[in-house]
Amino acid sequence: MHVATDEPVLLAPTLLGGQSFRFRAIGDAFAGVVEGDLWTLATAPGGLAWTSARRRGRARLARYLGLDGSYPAALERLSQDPVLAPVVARHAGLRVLRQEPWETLVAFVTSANNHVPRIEGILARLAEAAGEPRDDGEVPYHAFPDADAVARLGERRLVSLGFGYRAPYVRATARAVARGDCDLEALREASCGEAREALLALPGVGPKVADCVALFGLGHGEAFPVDRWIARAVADRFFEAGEAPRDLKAFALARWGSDAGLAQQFLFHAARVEGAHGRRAPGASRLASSAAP
DNA sequence: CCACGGCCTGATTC
DNA sequence: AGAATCAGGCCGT
Repeated sequence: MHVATDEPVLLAPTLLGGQSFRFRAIGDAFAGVVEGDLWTLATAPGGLAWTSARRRGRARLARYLGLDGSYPAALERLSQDPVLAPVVARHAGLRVLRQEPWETLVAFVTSANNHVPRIEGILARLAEAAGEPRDDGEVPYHAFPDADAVARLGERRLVSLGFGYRAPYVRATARAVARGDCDLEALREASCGEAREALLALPGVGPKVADCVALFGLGHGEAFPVDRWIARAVADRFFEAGEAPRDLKAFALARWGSDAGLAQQFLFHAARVEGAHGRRAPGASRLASSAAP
């Protein structure tokens, strides 16, 4: 199937850049499980080529990637920022995904003090252990397990899947969501601040994780997750040494408003591939050295 | 309110 | 080779 779009879409940094953890590159295409179905995506002339067993896949894909026509205007607004403009120009097509809230919540509780490749492995094993098996194409796969299924696994099993010391957090959070103590769907309609506060009440969810869930899972575009990369990128790009404010979220909201989340994604991606301050990003040397015998 | 140490785990680094 | 270091933080003190 094919979806036409004249909007820029950069699949690789969008799907593999640390927002979602269940996509992998297969040649020039990307395969991943979204909303319980296996998808393959690739850039194609005039748009995207995609496959999925799901009916009405085009609409779901458009929603997931945010192909609603609003992106060019957002790029235009961010490009008014003289500091951000060159970053936006270099990576136009990088998008904020609209993922399922529950999966996003588990993923980012898992992300705390952790590496992306390890997060991917943990979530893959979780899906295999507790997610509904599917076999509607060439390769079988597993849907992401719902909160009840995760809670049922138990703490020890979660540890064995690799969650480590986060296992009790994941289980307690799963229980809270499964019982309805935390209604994630309702938080989509709530304000970003209300959503953030509700998420912060969950074990294993601090400020950074709450903002990631608000942004990537609940569609709150003003959420501005501050991690060490963003803290350094903002300090380096927008302030003289030692003059960065304590509250970077307030800075971001004042500067970019409801585009703060997208701005964050550009800054994060730029920091990782370009390195902050012109320094090489970790991984650059690894790739170089691993090429040698 | 704020600063600080500890933490599963495993890939990478030294 | 075997020991540190580090990773998109969070929690408890």
